[in-house]
Amino acid sequence: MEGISKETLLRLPTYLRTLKELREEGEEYVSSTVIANRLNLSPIQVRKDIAGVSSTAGKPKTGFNVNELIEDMSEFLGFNDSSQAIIVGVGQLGKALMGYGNFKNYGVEIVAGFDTNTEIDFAEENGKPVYNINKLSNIVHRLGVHIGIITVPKENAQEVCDLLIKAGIRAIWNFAPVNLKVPDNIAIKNEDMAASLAVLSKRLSEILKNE
Amino acid sequence: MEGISKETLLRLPTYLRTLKELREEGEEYVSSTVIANRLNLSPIQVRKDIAGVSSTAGKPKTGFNVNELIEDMSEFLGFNDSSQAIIVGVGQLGKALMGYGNFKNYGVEIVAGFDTNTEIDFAEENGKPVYNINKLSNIVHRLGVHIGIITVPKENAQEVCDLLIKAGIRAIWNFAPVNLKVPDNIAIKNEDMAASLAVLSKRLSEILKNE
DNA sequence: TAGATTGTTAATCGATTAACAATC
DNA sequence: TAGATTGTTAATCGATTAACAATC
Repeated sequence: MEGISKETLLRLPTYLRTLKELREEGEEYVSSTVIANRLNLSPIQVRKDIAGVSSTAGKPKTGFNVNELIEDMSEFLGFNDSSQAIIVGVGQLGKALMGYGNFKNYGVEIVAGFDTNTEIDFAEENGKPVYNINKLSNIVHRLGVHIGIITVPKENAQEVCDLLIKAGIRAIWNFAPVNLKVPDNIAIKNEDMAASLAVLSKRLSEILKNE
Repeated sequence: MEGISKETLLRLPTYLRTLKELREEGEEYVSSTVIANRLNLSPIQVRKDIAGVSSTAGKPKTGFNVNELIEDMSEFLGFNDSSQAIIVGVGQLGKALMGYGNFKNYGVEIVAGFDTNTEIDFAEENGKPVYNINKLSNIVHRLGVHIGIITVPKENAQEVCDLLIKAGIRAIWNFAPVNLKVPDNIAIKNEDMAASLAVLSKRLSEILKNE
């Protein structure tokens, strides 16, 4: 199995989604053209992307087995074996993420929240425990959690980030609008709303210009 | 002014953020190397990206004027003239976005929310009005809003999307995990949590493998 | 069999990086 | 002046697309 490109990796989850839709619709086999049409991509690109992750070949004339493809992609993306995550910052966004049912489809389960503002040592949100931040290290170690989600104000984000790493977290998903510094052996993904809005607002201004 | 690349566009907001940090720290001039170091990029790339959007040249030996660069980038990204947005789906995520103070830095202001679940015709959330969805078309027209944000369950997302377009919305920011179909003259940006998690989880598994 | 669709190699396109002259 | 830093042209790298043989 070859290494796949960064771009391919970003497309895989949308393939997975489309394949699940197709299965829902009762399709057992699907051609690259059908997938491509749903996603505004080219069939060639879809085939090449699939080739990078699938264990079995597609059949000429029939296409790809939907179930097998779903299985292969989920496996490749690590969405099969669910990993636990904790979240720091139980404000509005934190609560929203704790209640977001879709993460289980992506192999992630938020098992606890942490916050400074809890005078009490323990609260509950969306059926999940919320602890005082001073319990962080303790609980992360005990549960062996690898993923930490940051939803604190940007002023505290770096500090929380350092804390998470010290507690043993290896992957950080950051929703605060700052560029966090982490060592090379820590995975970091910034959920960058500004970047999304830049793309959207640029496209919008082009559209408005052409009318 | 040349057209800039898609990749450059995605980097611009992080430059802007870094420049604002630098201004905060009292810097009047900055070199491409300093910016590059903060963002783990190469100075050459930073210079090329800047060249695509800035109106004035940098000075050899001194670097770029921080304020001018901030101005040029904000202008280029359309973050200066604030555009109004409405949001459909005032659940946990919708509420979180309505209360998110940072959007004003990106030239976006959420002016109203819509939901089906309001038996009453009018409510309030984070100091902003929340109307019944049947008021959508009316209010979008009246305010001349161009941007619509979708935070409804995925089952209703396409339906809401169609509704927004019919009401005159030209740019859609979609948080529901579905691939929405829109005509060519509508800007769409899917905020794809699954793609982010794919990247993060892949990096994590590499890290865990190497130890 | 004929036709549709796959998988792969080669060609093209676009973005990054290297090299270097210009200049404050 | 010497040294640091810019801006740009050319070289490299990586990803997409085109072409086409293989095959069900």
